[in-house]
Amino acid sequence: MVRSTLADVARGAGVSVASVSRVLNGLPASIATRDRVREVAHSLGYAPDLAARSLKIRRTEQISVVIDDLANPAYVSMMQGAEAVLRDAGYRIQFSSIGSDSDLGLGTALHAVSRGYADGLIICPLRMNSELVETLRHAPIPVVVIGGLPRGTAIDNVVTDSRLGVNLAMDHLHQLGRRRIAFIDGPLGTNPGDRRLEGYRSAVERLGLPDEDGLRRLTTEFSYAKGAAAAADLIVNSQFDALLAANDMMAIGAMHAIARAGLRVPHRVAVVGIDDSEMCLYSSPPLTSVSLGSRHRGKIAARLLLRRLARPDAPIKRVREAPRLVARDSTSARDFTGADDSTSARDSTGARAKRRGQT
Amino acid sequence: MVRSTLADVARGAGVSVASVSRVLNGLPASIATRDRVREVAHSLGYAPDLAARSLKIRRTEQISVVIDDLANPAYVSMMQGAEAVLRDAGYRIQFSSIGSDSDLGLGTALHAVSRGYADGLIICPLRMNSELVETLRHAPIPVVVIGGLPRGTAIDNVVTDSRLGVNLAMDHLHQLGRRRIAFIDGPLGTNPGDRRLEGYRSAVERLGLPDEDGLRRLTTEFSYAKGAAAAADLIVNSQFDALLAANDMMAIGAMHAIARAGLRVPHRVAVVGIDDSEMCLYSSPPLTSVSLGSRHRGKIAARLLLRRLARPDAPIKRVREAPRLVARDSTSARDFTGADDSTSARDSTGARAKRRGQT
DNA sequence: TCTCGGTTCGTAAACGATTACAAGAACGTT
DNA sequence: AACGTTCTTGTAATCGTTTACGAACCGAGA
Repeated sequence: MVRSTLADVARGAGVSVASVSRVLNGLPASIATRDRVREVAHSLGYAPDLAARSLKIRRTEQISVVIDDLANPAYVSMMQGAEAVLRDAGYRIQFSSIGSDSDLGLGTALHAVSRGYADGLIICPLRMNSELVETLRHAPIPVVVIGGLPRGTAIDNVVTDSRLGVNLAMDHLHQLGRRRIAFIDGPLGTNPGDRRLEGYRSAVERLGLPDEDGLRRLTTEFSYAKGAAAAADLIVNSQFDALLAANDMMAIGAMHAIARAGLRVPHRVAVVGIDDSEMCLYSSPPLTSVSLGSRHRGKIAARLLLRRLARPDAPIKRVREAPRLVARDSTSARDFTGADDSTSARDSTGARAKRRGQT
Repeated sequence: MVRSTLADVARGAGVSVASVSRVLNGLPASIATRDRVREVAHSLGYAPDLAARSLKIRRTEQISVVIDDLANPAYVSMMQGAEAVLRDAGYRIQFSSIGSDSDLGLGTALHAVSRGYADGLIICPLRMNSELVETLRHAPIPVVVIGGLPRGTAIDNVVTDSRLGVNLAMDHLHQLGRRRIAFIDGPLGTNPGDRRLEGYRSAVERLGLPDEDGLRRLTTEFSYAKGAAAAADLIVNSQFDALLAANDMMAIGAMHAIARAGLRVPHRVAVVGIDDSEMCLYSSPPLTSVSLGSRHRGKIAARLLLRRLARPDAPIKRVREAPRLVARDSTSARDFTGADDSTSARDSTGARAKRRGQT
């Protein structure tokens, strides 16, 4: 099917292209031409060429959304949130995941953006370095970042307080009587990796918890497998009655490793994840997690972008999304009698199992 | 930062716009102009206006990918697969999820496509009706469908044999000695819903299994919650020693409902899902599932589209992706001693638990 | 009938790139 | 020195819209 143009419609309706354009854009025209043009346009299956339109109106009506990794449900949620808002505002979404091929992906994605196929950009980078900040600052289109930025950077962004989130989790565990709280982090040098470690450190200090290297593990990826491996390692080399992982996938991996080692969750080890993704409901036991409002952050980012598109000189805005602990069975309080020597992860399950009757 | 145009570069380099364009597109030019133009272009931060370029070269270098629902991991996998291939081929991805707001979403998505902002379309519709087929057949750009099409439809597509997939699952359960196999389907009228029910029916007949309405449940959504609710209902009203759900989310919901009812998986009820999404690894027990190669289908779809873009008159092609059973613990054979009256789902767990020692 | 707001419409100039064409430059050959 | 080739370059047309501008038209008031 060959595409017809304004000129075709104009010829068919016996009017000028200007009239056709006006009718199709809802500008005033006589009833007669209006109906005639619409009829012909419809019968010809006319659809405007968006490239030509964009060229003329100086807008693409597209927003570019760049996330790191589609495999991470937190990013998917952000996309969902952003998409809903942007679509309602009449924008299409141009999507890229910059994936693990860090440089290549990011480079092309941003280079491409600066080549002007989008009116705005929403980006949630795993790693935020000064080079990236510069690139974004000089982008020819409005940019909204989901995630932290150096103080004073003139870019709208929406942040969540990962540090606080981690502290909420630690408080929760602490209130449940857990004292030896292990922590599995993702790679340092990434935004979440760094912030979450800071949070853990501050909570350990604030709550007077044991501060041992042996309770901390760094992994190279925020993945199920890395979480499981780190937990397995912790079980062999350390003693802990609770475990916090830097995201839900790692937490669930850790829960499985713990279960495989014959330890029960939450009785013996309470587990908390971060992101409150849907998988928390699906795991067993359901995973307690810190919600960072991914979907909502996606929405807010989209709204910030729309705001800036409408008022390019509006003051720079940073929106905070407060973290929130969502308690589920993986930290349920029942069956835990408090921290003592027998909570060593090396214990056999037998002793703990017997004790269950007491509560 | 204001965008500069070809003319700006031309002025700066003291040459014509044609020369600039040629240099930037790698066409032959003298060393001197080449260097000069590149230098100026770089210092001006020149980037071509893609709208203007598209208008002239009659290509947008964008592919539209339309899926139903980002919340479904199977779709996300498809996107990942497609994205990888398309990006390597130099295309950007314009993404829309048509979501649950069926008509609205689909309508706008497709209408938008026909408005020519993409060179091709990959679509994986949940429901395929004749109206949609017509729309796609008359699309002004090449289309690839992921999913079934009416026989003889002149559209490239990649299909998987859901029916066969269900039969693989049923064979697997049958070989494990399960006889009363319950089935939880998604909504009829959807492609997967219909195909999977057909598969179940044919397997029941082929294997001589009990064919009872009470063993089948239809839900309104392929979701965790619906799966759980349907399973809870089955447990109360029916007796079964195995359960097949139309996708992994439903299967995991069902597993949880089963666990809540005090029945053990797989000992008492073996559970199988469909899609082999990552969550199968994360559930406990890990879920046996039928892989339909979502990611691979995404890749194939992208390749089919690239092929057609290269050769618009190539013969219509339909690629099949074979389903494959991935056995995990939710159907592990140990502990099951065969179907007999005591396998009623109404049994208390006690009897079954005692029996475990025998194997 | 003439004039005067107000509509309605067509002409034509953009928007920023690509590219056919022809002209000019450079060079080798005879 | 004249000619033919090959390279390099600029001019200008073009892609399909949108929209400023002014012409034509219409009915009403004088």
